[in-house]
Amino acid sequence: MHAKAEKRRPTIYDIARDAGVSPASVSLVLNGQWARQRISPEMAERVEETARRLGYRVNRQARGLRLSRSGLAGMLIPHYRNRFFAGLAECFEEQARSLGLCPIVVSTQRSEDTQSRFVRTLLDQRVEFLFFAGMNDPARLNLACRDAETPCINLDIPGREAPSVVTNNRDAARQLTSNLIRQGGVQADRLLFLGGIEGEFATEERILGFRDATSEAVPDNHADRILRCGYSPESTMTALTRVIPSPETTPSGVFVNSITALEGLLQFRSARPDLLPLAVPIGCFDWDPFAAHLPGNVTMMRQDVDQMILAAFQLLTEAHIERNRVIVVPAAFVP
Amino acid sequence: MHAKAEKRRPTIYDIARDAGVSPASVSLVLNGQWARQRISPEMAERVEETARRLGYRVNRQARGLRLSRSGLAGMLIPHYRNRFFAGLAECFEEQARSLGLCPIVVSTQRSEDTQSRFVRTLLDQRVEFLFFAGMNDPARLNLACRDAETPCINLDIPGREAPSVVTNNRDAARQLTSNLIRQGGVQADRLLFLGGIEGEFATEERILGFRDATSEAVPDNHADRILRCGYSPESTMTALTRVIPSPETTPSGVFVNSITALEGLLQFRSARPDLLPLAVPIGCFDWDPFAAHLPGNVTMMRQDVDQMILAAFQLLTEAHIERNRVIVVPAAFVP
DNA sequence: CTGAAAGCGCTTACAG
DNA sequence: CTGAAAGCGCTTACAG
Repeated sequence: MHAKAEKRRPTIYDIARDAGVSPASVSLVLNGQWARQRISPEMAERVEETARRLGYRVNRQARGLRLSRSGLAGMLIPHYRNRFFAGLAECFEEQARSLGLCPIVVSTQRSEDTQSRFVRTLLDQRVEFLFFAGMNDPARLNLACRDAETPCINLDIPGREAPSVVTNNRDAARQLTSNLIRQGGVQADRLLFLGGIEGEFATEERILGFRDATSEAVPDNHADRILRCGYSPESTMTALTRVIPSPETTPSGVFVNSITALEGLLQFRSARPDLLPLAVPIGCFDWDPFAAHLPGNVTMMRQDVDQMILAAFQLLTEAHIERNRVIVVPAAFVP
Repeated sequence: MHAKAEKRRPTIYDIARDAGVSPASVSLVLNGQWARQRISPEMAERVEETARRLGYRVNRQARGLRLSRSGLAGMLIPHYRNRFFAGLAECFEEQARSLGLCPIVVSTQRSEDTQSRFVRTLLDQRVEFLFFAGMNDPARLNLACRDAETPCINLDIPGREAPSVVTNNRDAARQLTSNLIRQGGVQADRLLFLGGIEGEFATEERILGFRDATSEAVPDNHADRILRCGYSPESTMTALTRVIPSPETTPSGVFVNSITALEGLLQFRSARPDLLPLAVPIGCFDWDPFAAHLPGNVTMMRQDVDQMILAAFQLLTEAHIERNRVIVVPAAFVP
């Protein structure tokens, strides 16, 4: 019969009245501050008991307003659909949780608009810090954080305006490429580089590493084919159709810049096994558990998400970080 | 020389002073309420301009406290490492965003402790509603929400204490199994069901569908082998080693209950192609873009994450939902 | 050892 | 058309 739908949740005032003490004391007790030369153990116990009985839960908005501290930690990623970003998200959540913070991960689907809207929203929520993973041009976001006096770190793609944590793209790409060359019979000047975006940090670094390896094997090599055909399977498929029109143009090995590009490559290979036989070795700068079971010869480079997140949290604790500090984390070769 | 590190962010009081109006008017203007028979357009413009100039950003904690409305929408999922949960997370974010809410997705790694801690934290943040996706026993979480008068919906696994959205597991499993049987030469009584957990909703439903199909094909079939060996590749590997010791025990087809179990199956197949040849057809109740490119004969059942999320948001808008209302969304067969 | 009071930044019913 | 005031729920320096 208590038709009152609006039964307010209990506050410290309710506890105070019920336990016969002041709201201030309730606050102290509930925050475990009572031992600090205040409040008798009996009263503390009474307050605790009353809080339990009433089912009290702190209002974090009120606490956050008072302390100007939200207990929220944010990270932006492009999406969750590959193991790299999924791994970053999960490690981030674990670390944030271990610091007593509530993690907020949001995917932006690479939309600039969504990116800046979320950054503003999260800053308005007074998040304690923000990580930007895989954001193509993080400078604007970094500056928004500086305005709000909120620390931020870039992951995977560095920015001038905040410290960054990246993978050793160039070295790892060279290693992956060398392995492609080493696989008997591969001619370094007939290798193909596939995927990524012109001017994008990781793509360009990896192309440097790719060329390090090819020009080491074939000093006067100028015949390498670089296809920055983006990240979607479809565009990869299209690019391959254009660049491998006949068996004479079949590459001796393919460096694939992302797992999505690998998807496109596989589609092409299924459709045209005559142009891209199973024997052609593939080196993928990304990792996926299924790729290991694919037919043919696939090796992978796996980025170390744990170390990257750890390094980012580490950076956060340092008192004065130079804005353009960059930490490089090595990736692992997966045969 | 403005060494003052503590340069407070501007508030509506700063704007009020600067624009020569009252804080109340500033609030009205900034919330677009001014047209509502109040405040002159000139003043509104002046306030807007001042806010821009000062770089004003609302403090959402204060607003949330005042309105007891956080603008936050939460979802719990076990992890991000497969396309199903990744897809749910992304659809959820998109829908929440389109409603002007800030999505908070957290992964719990199937830890009960993490689950309840997060639910409490999010309720303490006064999230507007909560989705529980893939939580094995959501009843406790649902009750916590009811206590806090916060709406919630279960996804993928239903619960008695809140409305739910699930896949047509039984029908879809029957369809997937029938297809396995149809693939020339498969004997229904030598099929194997692999993965999942005893007593878990989706697993048991799918087993029912699996048996629907096998007993239809072989009416007096009692020889089916059901292996609820969990979700990890390792445990799947172990189970297979035990149940397929010799070529005579090779199944005529395998129903795989999750993408992680498929991973384990592939490991086994790589290690022992004599016991599990490529020819044995596989039906996987989960979807992954790479699985389509695996060698052998793999079909998949893809859950419709968009429809599931849409249905869940739809449920939220209904005034009086019965607690145990369940919406069933069909999955799509991927040949 | 404990309480009264101020204040975090916002919104809205109310009075003018 | 506009402002003064109360209040959301909490914390903490201060006075006793």
